[in-house]
Amino acid sequence: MARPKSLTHDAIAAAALAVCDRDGLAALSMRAVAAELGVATMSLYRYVADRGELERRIVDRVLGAVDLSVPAVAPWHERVARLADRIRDAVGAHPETVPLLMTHRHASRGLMRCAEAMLEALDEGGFAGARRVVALRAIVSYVNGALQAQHVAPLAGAGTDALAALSTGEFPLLAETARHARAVTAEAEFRGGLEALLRGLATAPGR
Amino acid sequence: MARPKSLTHDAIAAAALAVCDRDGLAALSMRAVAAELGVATMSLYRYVADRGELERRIVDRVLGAVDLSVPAVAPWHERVARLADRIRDAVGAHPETVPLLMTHRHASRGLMRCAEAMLEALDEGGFAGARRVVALRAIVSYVNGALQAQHVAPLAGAGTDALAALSTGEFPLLAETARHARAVTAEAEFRGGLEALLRGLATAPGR
DNA sequence: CTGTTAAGCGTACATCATACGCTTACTATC
DNA sequence: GATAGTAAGCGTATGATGTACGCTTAACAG
Repeated sequence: MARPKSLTHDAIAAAALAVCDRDGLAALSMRAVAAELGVATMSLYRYVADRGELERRIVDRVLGAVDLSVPAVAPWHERVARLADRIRDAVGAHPETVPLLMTHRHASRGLMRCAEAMLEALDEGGFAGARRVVALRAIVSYVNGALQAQHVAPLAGAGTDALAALSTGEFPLLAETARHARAVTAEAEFRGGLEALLRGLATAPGR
Repeated sequence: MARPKSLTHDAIAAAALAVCDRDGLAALSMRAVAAELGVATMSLYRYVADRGELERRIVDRVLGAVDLSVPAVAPWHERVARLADRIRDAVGAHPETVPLLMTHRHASRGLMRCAEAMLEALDEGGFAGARRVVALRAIVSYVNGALQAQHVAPLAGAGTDALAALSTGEFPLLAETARHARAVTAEAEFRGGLEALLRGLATAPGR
């Protein structure tokens, strides 16, 4: 016995993501999202409590789009790597949202989906108890850090050039290392670190 | 032949950091920092180009305070772990700045100091060329991700409790894993993941 | 047709970063 | 010591932001 809603949470998240993709994260505002939907600014507040919730819904949409259908038959570390690649793909499709992912990932059902899939692989790999906790957190930490590094300071970016340029100086090793950075693709970087982590997780120390 | 400056970049960064520490990152504003220093808001713009530069100086101050004096005689992986612990200490002293670290770390001389120190250890460990690039980036990614995870979603926090509470449901492994999280201290988590990564980096795959 | 209810939204406000240009304090020169 | 030149300091103004508050309106139940 009331006026029906004209928007959905899904449409709002899609509109917000569209604004980010098109105009950048800095352009994300309640006004911009409302305009994108063709409604007044304050109408959004019938659907989200505040800007924070809007951001959380963006994150959830990006992470919810991760394709988790990896073959369950592969060895566990390969499954985890495959899942991480899928996350990388999903985030790569919306690079502007990376800072939001960093801030809001914890309150996201989308991340929980990914975590559960990771845990299935880890479980199969024999991880249990505290060891599984550490493994999951390490993987999530690495993936998050790597995604952010790739977006905010890509190896093939201006920062690397700047480092390589200060050939002599107070950071000799850093400069020399930067000069080798061009030989490393973003994918090799991501995979290399991840696989190292997984190899290390496989070889427990005190057992 | 002009009026001398009454502030220094250092004093500004210190004041900004003080605001963050005392009132939280959300309270960080040009006005708040100016008030902290006892000057007018616009006076700050004689020293920093914009708010972004202010934030970068905060990051630089936090990272510049990292104690890099670790014994050079220890095995390389232990040196790296020690350095990472020092970074963790420095960031832990200013937890409110974590989101800034994530956004601005790349343009920070403070991070370059840390990176150079890490590279010294890696060099000693025989890392060179592209392999050294991958190793450094992986370590930096992990440390960043782990620090952020620790502050935005600590294992000993409400998020873990919430996960553990949804005992039955769509995320059974996640819930069960959360229930084991209390047995893992923040330090064990950080160390566990880092040492796994370093172990994995030590064992190169295709060689 | 009409009344009830929640959706939609116009207005207002506090706060933010910051552009612009005036005022002021210091110092170098005489 | 007086004075002029210069950059520091800052007052004011502008446009953007998130969002509180309460009015308007559309849709459905009766």
